[in-house]
Amino acid sequence: MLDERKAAILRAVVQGYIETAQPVGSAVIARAADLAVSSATIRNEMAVLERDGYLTQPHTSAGRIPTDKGYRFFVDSLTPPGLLAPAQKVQVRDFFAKAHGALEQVLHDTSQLLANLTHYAAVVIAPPAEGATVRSVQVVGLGPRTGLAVAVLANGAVEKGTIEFDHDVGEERMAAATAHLSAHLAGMTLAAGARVPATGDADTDAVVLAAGRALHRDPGADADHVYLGGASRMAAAFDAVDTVRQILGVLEQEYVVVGLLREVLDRGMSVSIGGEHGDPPLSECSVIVSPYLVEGEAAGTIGVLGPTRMNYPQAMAAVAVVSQRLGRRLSEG
Amino acid sequence: MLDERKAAILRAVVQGYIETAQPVGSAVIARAADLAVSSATIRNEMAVLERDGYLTQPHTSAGRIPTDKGYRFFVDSLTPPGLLAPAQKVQVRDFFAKAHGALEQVLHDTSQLLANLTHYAAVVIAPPAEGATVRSVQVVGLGPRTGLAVAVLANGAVEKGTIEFDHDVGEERMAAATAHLSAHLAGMTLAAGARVPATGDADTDAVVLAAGRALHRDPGADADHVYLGGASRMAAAFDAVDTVRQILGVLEQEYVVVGLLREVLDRGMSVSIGGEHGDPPLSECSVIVSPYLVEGEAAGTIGVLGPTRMNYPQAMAAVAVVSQRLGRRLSEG
DNA sequence: GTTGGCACTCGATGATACCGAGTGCCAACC
DNA sequence: GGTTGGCACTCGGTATCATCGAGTGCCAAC
Repeated sequence: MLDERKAAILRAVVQGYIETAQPVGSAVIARAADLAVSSATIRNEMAVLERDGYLTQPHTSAGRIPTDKGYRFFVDSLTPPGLLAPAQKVQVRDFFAKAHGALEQVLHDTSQLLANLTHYAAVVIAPPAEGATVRSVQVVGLGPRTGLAVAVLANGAVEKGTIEFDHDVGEERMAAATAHLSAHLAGMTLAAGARVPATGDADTDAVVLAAGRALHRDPGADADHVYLGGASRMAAAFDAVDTVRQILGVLEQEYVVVGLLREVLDRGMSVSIGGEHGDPPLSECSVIVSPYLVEGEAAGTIGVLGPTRMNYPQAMAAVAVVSQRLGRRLSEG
Repeated sequence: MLDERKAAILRAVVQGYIETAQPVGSAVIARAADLAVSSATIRNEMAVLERDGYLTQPHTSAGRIPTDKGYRFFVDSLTPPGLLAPAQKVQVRDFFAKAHGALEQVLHDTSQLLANLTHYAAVVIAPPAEGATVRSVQVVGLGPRTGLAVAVLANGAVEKGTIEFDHDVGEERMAAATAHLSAHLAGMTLAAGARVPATGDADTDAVVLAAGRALHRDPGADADHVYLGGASRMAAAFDAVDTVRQILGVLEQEYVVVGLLREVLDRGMSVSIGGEHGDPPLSECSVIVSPYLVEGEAAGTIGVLGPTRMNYPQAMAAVAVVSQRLGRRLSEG
């Protein structure tokens, strides 16, 4: 464990580096931090912090920058979750006051909001369809052998899936299937679609079955809906153009992002720093995640992805507030 | 007009610059192009091309690079639309053979396909909802005073909009509104939603009216659905990190992209080079657009956005092929 | 344990020279 | 007159070198 003075110095280095993106020297700390000690003492302490793996030097005779371990200590020592600037609080409040529209729209806009608040990339993962009960199901014919199954869930989500038939199906069959599905699925989850009893009419049953399959995704399948906002912010955070390219490439693959957030949460973390998550191209990035609760249950996840030297207190506050308000907004229907 | 030799030299410079991203000198052209002339002659011609605004020099004693006007000539002289590599043809064919699923999914995946084919950013704009007839409408209650109107269109699109009521509305009213809307909207466009006759029951009419409003967007409003694929490709095309940031920032604002494509098409162009379109941050980019036809009518637009020194023949071929196959795919329903 | 002092390191900055790709021009040539 | 080899010239890129200064590590003194 670090004694109080080392901790203060470490915090000062992290804070300084977050602000300036420049290595922090002992003199700056002696001046800024209100430890009444000289720069020489700071130097001695910093040498120890480096030996213990909290700090590193880009080269001899430069200041120190935090290692992942240093950031980790910094983040863990932030017990009060940090506060949002008043203007930002207002921004969040206004946003959720006006956040009407379908689930999709709300989640999309939320990702933008979070990106704007933090100036980093933001991710919002929709609540899984399994959790919500069905309010309405419908089978609609499109072409002679194709149809569309549409379900509206209680949380405002609209799930859809195409159906292909091997022979023509008339409107009456679709209507029959719609009625049958409505009767048996309303109030249940989509997973019940596979267990709808037979009607007795083989053609109708085929439609019902196909619709059930089209709407239901396996819980394991990563068909989660993901909303990514502010990816371009990553370009501002790094100055090596191919770092930017790599990160953006990763962000474009939704399943990687989803996997990343899920993995971080599985480890019970809310902040993952640099190499703590596995992805090599993201080793210069940190992730802040939080589940949001809808009616008391963890529904989806929101997160922020930024450079390791991101402004943790501010970003953590933003994530906390937005996840809380989003959960509340989705709970009230 | 340019004489044949100047044209050949100009084409060679464009081609060389596209391949190497380096200024092209007279010696390279004398060697590569099969004009049986010396580099001195090429130099003389290039001086004229520069005076006429087709070429420019980054600095004295460097080779020439094309101006926008030079690219324009190059593109206009490509009368045969260019061919896709066989492997890519197969890729497109396979893609559309497997492209099932709802409209949304198809369009999203198409943008990815186009980005992969060209290695640039790709945009797909969905057919406007006004054009398609309604196959099914439904009003679903979510909370005590909120509901969701969902319409399935003949082209496979699903339009949705939230409804807010100022007092509680029971399930029966929703059902009545659904039945009424279904009866009067099926086979019509969503615009007809505003002209559905009254039922006689005031509460039901309120729901009907609200649903109509929720589903119908004004043709002028830029509520078009946009799918953007491969934005990270832009990071590979430029080496100035803040150019990348600016371009990505623009791409994130959907309405700018939509406006850009629309403007280009309005001018009757299919290729817009550098400064030809108005956006200053995109002055180092070119855009290739093409409408796609569904049942003979222009429905939506697809496009590719790349650096001005993009591979025009290849990208134009990709856009042409994909727009054609996408139109065909959407026509067959 | 702390501190001022000091030698040392090493990246950043700037000046200088050099190289070479490429040009423009010109006189000669067909 | 168009074409060409020759040649002086330009100028960005690269390498070399010296300098500067921020910052360190260490040590002797407090």
